[in-house]
Amino acid sequence: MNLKELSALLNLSQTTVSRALNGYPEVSEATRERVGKAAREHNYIPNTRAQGLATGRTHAVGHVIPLSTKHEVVNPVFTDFIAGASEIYAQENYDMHLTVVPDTNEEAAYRKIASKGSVDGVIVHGPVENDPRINLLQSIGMPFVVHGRSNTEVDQDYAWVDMNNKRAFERATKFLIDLGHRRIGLLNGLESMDFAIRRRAGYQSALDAAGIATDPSLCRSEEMTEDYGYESTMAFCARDTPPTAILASSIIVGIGVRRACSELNLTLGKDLSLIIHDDGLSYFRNGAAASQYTATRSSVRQAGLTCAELLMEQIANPDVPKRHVLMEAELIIGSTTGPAPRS
Amino acid sequence: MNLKELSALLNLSQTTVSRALNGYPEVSEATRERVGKAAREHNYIPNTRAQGLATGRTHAVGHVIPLSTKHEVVNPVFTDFIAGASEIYAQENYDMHLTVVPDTNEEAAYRKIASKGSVDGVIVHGPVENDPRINLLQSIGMPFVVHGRSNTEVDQDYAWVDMNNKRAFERATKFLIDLGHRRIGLLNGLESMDFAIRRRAGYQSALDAAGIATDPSLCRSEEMTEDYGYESTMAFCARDTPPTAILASSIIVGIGVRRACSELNLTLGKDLSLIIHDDGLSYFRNGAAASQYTATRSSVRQAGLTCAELLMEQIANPDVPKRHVLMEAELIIGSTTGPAPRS
DNA sequence: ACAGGCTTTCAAAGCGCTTTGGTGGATTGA
DNA sequence: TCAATCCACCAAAGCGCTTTGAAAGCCTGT
Repeated sequence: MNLKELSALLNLSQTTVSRALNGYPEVSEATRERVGKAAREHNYIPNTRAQGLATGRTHAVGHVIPLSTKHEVVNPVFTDFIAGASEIYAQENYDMHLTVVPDTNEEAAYRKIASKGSVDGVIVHGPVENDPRINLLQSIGMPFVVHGRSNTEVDQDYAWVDMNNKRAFERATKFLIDLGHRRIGLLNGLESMDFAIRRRAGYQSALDAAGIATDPSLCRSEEMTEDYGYESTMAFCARDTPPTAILASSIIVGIGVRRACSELNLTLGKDLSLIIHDDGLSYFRNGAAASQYTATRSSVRQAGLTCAELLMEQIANPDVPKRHVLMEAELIIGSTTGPAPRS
Repeated sequence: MNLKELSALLNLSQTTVSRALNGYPEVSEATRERVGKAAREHNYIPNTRAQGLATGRTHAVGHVIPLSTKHEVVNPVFTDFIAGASEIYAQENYDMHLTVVPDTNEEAAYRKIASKGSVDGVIVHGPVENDPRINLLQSIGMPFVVHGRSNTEVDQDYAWVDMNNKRAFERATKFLIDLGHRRIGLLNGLESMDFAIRRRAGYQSALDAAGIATDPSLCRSEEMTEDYGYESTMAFCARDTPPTAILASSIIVGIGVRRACSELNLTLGKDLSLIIHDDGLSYFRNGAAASQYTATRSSVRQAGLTCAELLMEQIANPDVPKRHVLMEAELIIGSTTGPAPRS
């Protein structure tokens, strides 16, 4: 069922039917209702492509999700992020286009998306230091929102939604220091990523403030897998002077730490303290009642929702000033932290 | 840059340029090259929407991923599935449209997608018993591939890619029985799902073959979260006669089981045996060397890839007979299983 | 009764592409 | 030499929609 057929059926012109359905004023209430009823009855839904061609608006947004080529890994936070964003898209009747791209040629992917003209805007995932995509999109003139930030020159004005990574890790580190810990391991994400850089800065700054020298051999930076948590903990604990506490950049890394501990017969919160960053992944609810991990928590799902909102806003009105949303993480006290054991 | 501009630039008609780019024979090699070069230089990429309108082919496929309304949860296996499928889509130059839909009105979502006409085919995720979507899509005439199966009447001929869930769980259960276990807990996924039904059937059949009566209180069925594994294990172990082995439907559930064990000071593989099903999630590589979990393994990423292949095939040639791919899971022996402790 | 102003409707152009149905000119065969 | 054939190209229609510009019908007020 298309417009032509529907209007023939109603003995009206395509113009009138189209306007009736799109809420234009120059249509009498009587015919508007008649049209609406017929459309519903015949299950008429306008063809998106044609609509897009005619209006120049696609009613779709793109997400390019990077595939870590080194480990052939897709970060599981995307599911929750996307679930959040989808809520908004569903509301606004937008489609979501997904492209999974090896992180080696993301730029080409964005360029392609832009020239294909199949989306009205994009969400930029996983920004790195001085991320070239920001300049690219800006020069192309495609609306975008960054999930995270990039330390590109200050004059770059772009919309972003980020968690206060620095503050979160600063607080977590300080919390451990206050408990008496001096040797604190950091299992960070890949430090090419902006978020990881900020987290490290937070960690650093808390140590500096307490006058503790940082031991570079206690800081690791890797793709945030379970195995990474496990292997690192095993390596740490094999040292003469193992750390008494660990800061893990994701719950998944934390799970690896836990596995190592149980293998080494170390009790978390007693022999070794652990703070994780908790993205609020739906399959890993870090229980509120028996709050298992001490954690800095910030919902990635909420971030997805907010990103989508900002993007919709920008598409609707490109001249509106770019908004920035900085979410603060809560510090949740669980059972994996405790006073530093006496050495 | 669009066709019109490009052809004006080359002093050729749109027809010729279009044909040159699409590899039609009625164009001289010389002009074909000239056109190709110009297209590359000016970064010309045909507008997908216009192309779609003209051809009736959208060069896009849809994935509808169900959001469990009960727990507001999106299954993390989707990231890996989608990473696999994307490989094919990238190859074939297809777009992927994602819709996240509350599992309560999935049918409406499919109907809408179909009438919007924005995709050439869809992948059906998470089939349930007698899944209505299969009939729906068949009657609409939209090409589709099911990830999993549904026990709809036999005459329904549709393409699917599934893991041999029954066989996998039958083997796992038998493996435990052979180790002397008699009380085996089952932490299954939601038994409205087809895969969970088959897994249970496999479990059942192995017990029956060994002449062991099934204890319904040892069988649980829930959304496969970490918490579910934890809570269930705690509950199991609080019984007078706890199970000596557990079968968990995903690695995430298994992680919960492990957490409970470490809390209860039980050693996996000695005090309690555990077999998980391992989808090969990239963030949870179940290490080969120090294979941590005994597991039935089947790569969901590979499944995604195969689904995409079948779908491409079907879109290209709708009359080709529907293909079925049944993947066998490997049984990987890890360190979480051992002989049943003497009671 | 009629100019002027609304309201409601319509025909047709255009979005960027593919495809049908040509056409003009070079090549071939008799 | 002329018709037949083929090659390389083109103009225009059409995909399903929106939107511009115009027109028909209906009130007003004088």
